[in-house]
Amino acid sequence: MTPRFSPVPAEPLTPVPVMPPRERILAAASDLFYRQGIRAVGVDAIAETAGTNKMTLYRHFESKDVLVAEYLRRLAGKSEVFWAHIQREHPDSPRKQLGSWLEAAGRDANDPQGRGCALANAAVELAEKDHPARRVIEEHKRASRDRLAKLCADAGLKQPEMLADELFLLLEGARVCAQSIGADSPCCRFVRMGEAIIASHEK
Amino acid sequence: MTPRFSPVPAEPLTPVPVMPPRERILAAASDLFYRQGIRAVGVDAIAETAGTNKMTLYRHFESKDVLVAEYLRRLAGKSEVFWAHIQREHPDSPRKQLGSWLEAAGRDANDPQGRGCALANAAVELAEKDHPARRVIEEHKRASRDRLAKLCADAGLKQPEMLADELFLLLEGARVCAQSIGADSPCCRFVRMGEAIIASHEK
DNA sequence: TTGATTTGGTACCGATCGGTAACATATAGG
DNA sequence: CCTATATGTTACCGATCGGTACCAAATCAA
Repeated sequence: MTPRFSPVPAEPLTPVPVMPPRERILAAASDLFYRQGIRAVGVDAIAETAGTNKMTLYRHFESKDVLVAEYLRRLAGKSEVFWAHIQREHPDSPRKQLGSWLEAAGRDANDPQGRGCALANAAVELAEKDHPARRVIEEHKRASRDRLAKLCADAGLKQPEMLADELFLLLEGARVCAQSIGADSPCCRFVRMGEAIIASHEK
Repeated sequence: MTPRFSPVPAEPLTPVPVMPPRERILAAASDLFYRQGIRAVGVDAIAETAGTNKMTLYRHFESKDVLVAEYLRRLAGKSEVFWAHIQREHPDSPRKQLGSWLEAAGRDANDPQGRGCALANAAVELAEKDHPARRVIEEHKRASRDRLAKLCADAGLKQPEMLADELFLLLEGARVCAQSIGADSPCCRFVRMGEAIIASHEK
C-alpha cells in the first residue's frame, strides 16, 4: 500500500526547542548506567535512547570512559546543589541541617527503585585504578565526608570527626545493602540508627 | 633453528596430583572475578588462567552465570567457616566473639589489596534481579546480619537488633568505601567506630 | 587389554563490543 | 543566498563476547 499523496510533514513531538544532543546523550547515559550498570550498557544503546546515533555521541565524548566520567561529574554536581539547599533551608541551625541530611539520606537509601550510590557503584564496576572516573569518585566521596564532618562540628556534637565517619559509613552501607538484601533489610531502619548514633554523641 | 633431537618429555610442573579442572576453574574465576570484576572477565581468560580451555569449563558449568553463582556460593561457605571459627575460639563468651568479629572485619575492610565484599560487589554488577547469583547474595547477607544480631543479643547488649544493624551497615559501608576513597578513608577508623557504637549499647 | 569417560585443542558460530570513515542532510549566521 | 557547522545515516573495522561441534589424546575402571 504505497502512499498516494505526499505525507503531511510530521510535526515534531515537542514543539519547543528540544534538548541539544549532548544533553540528551548525558540524560540517556545517566538513566541506563544507573539502572543497568556501566559495563552492561553499550554506546549503541545510549545513542538510541538519546534519539541520536553513535557518531554524534563520539563527536561530543571522545570515548565511553570520558562519557562515564562526565556522567559521574554531573551527579557530583547535583550533590553540591543538595548541600547548598539544606544550608539555605536552615541557615543558622547546623543541627537542623544534619536532620535534613539524615532524612534525605534515609529517603535515598530506601527508594525501592534506587540502586544505591551511582558513584560508589561505579567504583565497584571500574576496577582499573587509572580510569578517568576514579578521580571524580574519590573527590566527591571525600568532599561529602568532609562536609558532613563540618556539619557535625558546627552542631556542637561530641567527637564530630568520628561521628561523621560513622554516619558516612552507615549511609554507604545502607545504599549498598539495599542492592544485596532486597526488602526488609537493615537500611529500613537507617534514620532511626542515625538518630541513635547522633544521640550518643550528644554532650 | 629446527631442533635436531626429539625433545626430552617435559616433566609436569607439579609432580603431585594437580587440582581437578573444576577446582582450578573455580579458583581462577575467584581470583579474576574479585580483582577485575565479574563483567570485566571473559570465560576465555578464566579457562586460560585455570590452565584449561573453554570446552572443559562448559562441561562443568552450564553457563558463565552459574559459574558466577557457584563462585559466590563458595565464598559464602568460607564465611560459615569463619563464624564457626570465632565460636570455637571463645565458646562461652559472646562478648569476645563479637570482639573477634570486629577485629576480623577491620582487617578485612583495611586490606590494601582488598576490593570489598565480593558478594556485595556482585550485587552491584549484576543488576538483573533474576540472576542466579542474587539468591546466594541475599541469603548470605541476611544470614550474616542475623548471626550478628544473635551475637549482640547473647552478649547482653542493649537493643541488640539495632546494634547489629548498625555494625552490619558500618562494615558494608567500610568495604565499599575502601573502593571509592583510596587511602586515608573513614574505614581506617572502622574498629574504633565499632567499639564506640558497641559501648553506646552497653547496659 | 579393552572400553568408557574425561580432558585438551582447534576451529567456529552469531552477536555485540568500542570506535571510525564517508557522505547526505539540516540548521544557522553572515 | 551562500557558506560553515552540527547532525543524521549507513556501512564498516578488528576485537571480544558467551557458547558449541568435532575429534584426538589422555585417563581410568574392569
